[in-house]
Amino acid sequence: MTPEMFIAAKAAQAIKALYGAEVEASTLQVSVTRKEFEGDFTLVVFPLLRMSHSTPENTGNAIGQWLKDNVPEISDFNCVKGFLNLLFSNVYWNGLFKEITTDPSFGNLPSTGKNIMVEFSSPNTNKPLHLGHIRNNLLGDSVSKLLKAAGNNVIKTTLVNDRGIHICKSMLAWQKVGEGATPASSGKKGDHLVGDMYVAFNDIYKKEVDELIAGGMSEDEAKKEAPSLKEAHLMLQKWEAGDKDVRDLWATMNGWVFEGFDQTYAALGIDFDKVYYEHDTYLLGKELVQEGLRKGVFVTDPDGSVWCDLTGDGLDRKIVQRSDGTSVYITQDLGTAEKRFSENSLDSHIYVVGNEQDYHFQVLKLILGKLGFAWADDIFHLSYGMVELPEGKMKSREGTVVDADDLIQKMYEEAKATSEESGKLADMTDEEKDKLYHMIGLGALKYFIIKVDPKKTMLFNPKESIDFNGNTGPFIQYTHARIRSILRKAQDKGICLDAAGLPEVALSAKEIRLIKILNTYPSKVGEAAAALSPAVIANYAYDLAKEFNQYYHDTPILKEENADTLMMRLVLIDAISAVLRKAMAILGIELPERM
RNA sequence: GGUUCCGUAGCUCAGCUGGAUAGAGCAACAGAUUUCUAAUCUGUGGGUCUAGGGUUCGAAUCCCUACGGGACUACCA
Repeated sequence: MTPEMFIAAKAAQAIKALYGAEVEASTLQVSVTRKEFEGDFTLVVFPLLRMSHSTPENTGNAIGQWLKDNVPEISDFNCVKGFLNLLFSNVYWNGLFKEITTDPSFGNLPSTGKNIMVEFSSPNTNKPLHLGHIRNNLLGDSVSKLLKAAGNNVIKTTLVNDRGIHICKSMLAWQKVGEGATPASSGKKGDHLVGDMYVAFNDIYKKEVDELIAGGMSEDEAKKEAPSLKEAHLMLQKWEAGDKDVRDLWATMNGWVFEGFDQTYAALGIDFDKVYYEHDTYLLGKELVQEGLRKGVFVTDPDGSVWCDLTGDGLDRKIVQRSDGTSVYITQDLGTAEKRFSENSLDSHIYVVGNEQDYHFQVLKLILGKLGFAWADDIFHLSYGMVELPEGKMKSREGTVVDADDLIQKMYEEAKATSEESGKLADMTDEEKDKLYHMIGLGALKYFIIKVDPKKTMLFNPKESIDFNGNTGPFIQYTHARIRSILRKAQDKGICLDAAGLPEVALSAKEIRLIKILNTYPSKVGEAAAALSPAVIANYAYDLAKEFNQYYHDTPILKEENADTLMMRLVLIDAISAVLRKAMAILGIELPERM
């Protein structure tokens, strides 16, 4: 039971004893006392005035007095305006401290038994990953970990967009201007090589369009008539017909891309439980179109195209099948969702996709509901904001796209430079250093992105490197390294941590604050999971680390002469380091032993 | 036209299931190392929480309107 719940329950008893009124404890408002006031927890008394028929001060004082007299854990109180501040006794804090430090599964929420699928990343195979994808990947990965910590079974998945006209464009350009280059021959990472081919196609295409316009054609017509585009369409038809040469090239070039992606995923520390490929799923959903027609959910237009009328829901008409009988993007999404729910007995399915697709998911959910699937309510679009540069959106045409591999490398270099400057790691092997720089650089990058509320558009300034001071990943990593250093020294002195055997000791105000913050960790996990917001965990970890650093600054730990107090402090900081590790693990950030 | 998200310090962001005097970091300035890691800590300055109305004992938080910014509304994916 949390202290808040404890107080609420006791306060309900007080109200019954004093005013004869029955109050549901869960309706009482109890919060941590603001630090300007004296107290541990605060009961808001305003809502109770209709029972006491008295002033806020009198009501607060009466309840406070009753609690002090009848609840041994509550040692004192004061009432400011309508806020009843309650102080817990040292015995109480010792008890809570022991509960936290002796529970090996502290922070892991009880199992919900629910199966949740999280789809994220879902890359195109014609472009290397950039900063926007990094936000997607980090969010998806950390939300998965968060939901797991909150007691769910999580299946991480991705849908690789590996077919379609855009892939044919890259293939065509490779045939025309690629000169047989392979990742091995060119020394380029596969995804970058194919990305270059996609850019090359657009150059060719643009040149052709310009020439056609110069020859007197209208722009719209020129865009349709450019020979390279026609060739790409022809190639797509061949692909769909299963033409061996086209399929072979497609498989080869996709192989290069996947190899490149795998490297980036590995560098980010991200993996998936199930990978779906669009070439396997793009035909799904056609039966659902027929089913929708039978049920009268969809209608056929004179030209044969199939639509769903959503005007009654305040939206537009949505096409679900083209007049030539082929399916559109949403059709396969309908089919894929149906397949996933029926195959995995899912309780919930979360799509981590940028907010430019808000409309799409609104439509998807509506249509699934209209088709009669009860689980339509169990799909969630975790819609995140764009990552913008100071001058606005990233534009490949203007060369402002921040490449994922470059950025990861840059962060590594920054971490290396900062570490070398400090000169603390002279005795480490090169291998250890390399691992550490990667940990710090990646920690800075991940934290920078995850600490922002997912739904907000966020800004990244490539000219200013991501900070290592203040509210950052390395700050928390550094805090952890400091704690571990003390614990190592304690161990060298032959001290064994013994949380269970710790007798009652006097706790300082700072120590009580730290225990309070530690104690809120499980509820933060629950809160963050409910909101699908790892940012909540990031900010929690920062608060805890900051509080520790203040404590560290003015409280000597190893110099403490009283053996019990020394032990209490070691157990306390050990618990802090453990919670920091758990919290940061949810964000996919590792914490070093030293740095 | 419709749908939807956002607007808090010079900058980047917390706080938003209503509670006390709206918080951090960065940047600026002033300090703290014979001491467990200075990637740290302490202090100073910095605010019409876009605006206006409403609900309430109480609103940055909830509701309405306006303004400003973004995204979507393709027989693209």
